[in-house]
Amino acid sequence: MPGKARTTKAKLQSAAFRRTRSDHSKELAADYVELIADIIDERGTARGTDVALRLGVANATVVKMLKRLTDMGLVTQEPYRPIDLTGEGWLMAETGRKKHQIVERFLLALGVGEETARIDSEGIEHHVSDETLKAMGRFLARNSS
Amino acid sequence: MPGKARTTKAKLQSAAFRRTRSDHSKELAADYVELIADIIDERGTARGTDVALRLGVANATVVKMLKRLTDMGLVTQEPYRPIDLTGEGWLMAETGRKKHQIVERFLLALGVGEETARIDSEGIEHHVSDETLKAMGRFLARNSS
DNA sequence: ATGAAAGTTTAGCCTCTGCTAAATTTGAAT
DNA sequence: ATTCAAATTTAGCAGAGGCTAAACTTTCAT
Ligand SMILES: [Mn+2]
Ligand SMILES: [Mn+2]
Ligand SMILES: [Mn+2]
Ligand SMILES: [Mn+2]
Repeated sequence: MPGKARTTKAKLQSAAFRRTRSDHSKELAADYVELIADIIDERGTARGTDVALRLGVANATVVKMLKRLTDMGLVTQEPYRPIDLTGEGWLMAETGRKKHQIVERFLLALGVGEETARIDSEGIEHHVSDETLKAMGRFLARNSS
Repeated sequence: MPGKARTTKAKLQSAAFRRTRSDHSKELAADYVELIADIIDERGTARGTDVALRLGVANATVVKMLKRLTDMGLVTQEPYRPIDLTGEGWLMAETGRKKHQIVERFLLALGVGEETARIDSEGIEHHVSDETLKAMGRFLARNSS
């Protein structure tokens, strides 16, 4: 392969890896706000303990992350009080929920079992571009009972 | 929701998040090994610079990671020399390539454009369970020209 | 054969995301 | 009102995965 083509290939490939790293840097915030929104809708308020239990991490980990989310303008909280989302947080949660739902329902429609669809969609959702999400939506429209 | 059901829900959900975290901890090794195999097949030998250029990271980052991969028994190298894979490394690369190919071809068959399929598959591949991979394979068998 | 370019390594720094153990605050039952 | 359990926070630690700058080795052209 000549030198020019080699460079082009490297550029194309590195773009994909960069996108994946970028997806990962946004992933945790998305999962936290979506989870907090779910807990608030289910139980009225969200406590740190609920979040830790559902994520499968330690309380202290949640405390530290909530601080970061507060700095990002997604979460509000007073010391020793339950957590709430900002307007921006609710927006992000709603976007995340819609995307997550499409990915999970798509896997189900593809013939995957419920547990697997639930588990796989939790990771896949963060790497699905708008274009792919639309393709999944079309598939659902064609193949939904 | 009664207390028992609440605990059950937390267990189910935390299992999904744990799986995603576990997927991420294996992801980088898989990408490195697959990439090194590709470069060796294309160019005869793989140098650190090639890897860094295609991943879009600094040389020093690659050096450090190669040390870890060597400790994991996936890579062999002598100082200032090109990189090679161990038998285990080649096996992992082959498994990864097959999976990656199925995911990328699946996205194409779903109607996604080439560039998007290339980019999205780079992240999605690591979160696809065997069951989902099989479902994608069935879809390809049904919908391939 | 030697000097410059290309590639590799080291050193030192950073952030993110996890953990445990100990301290603190809140809330509820007695 | 007191006490005690649950929840929260703080403090301190660790490893993964990035970076730049400087030092070192190899390769290649003259
Ligand atoms: Mn997720
Ligand atoms: Mn791959
Ligand atoms: Mn990948
Ligand atoms: Mn991922």
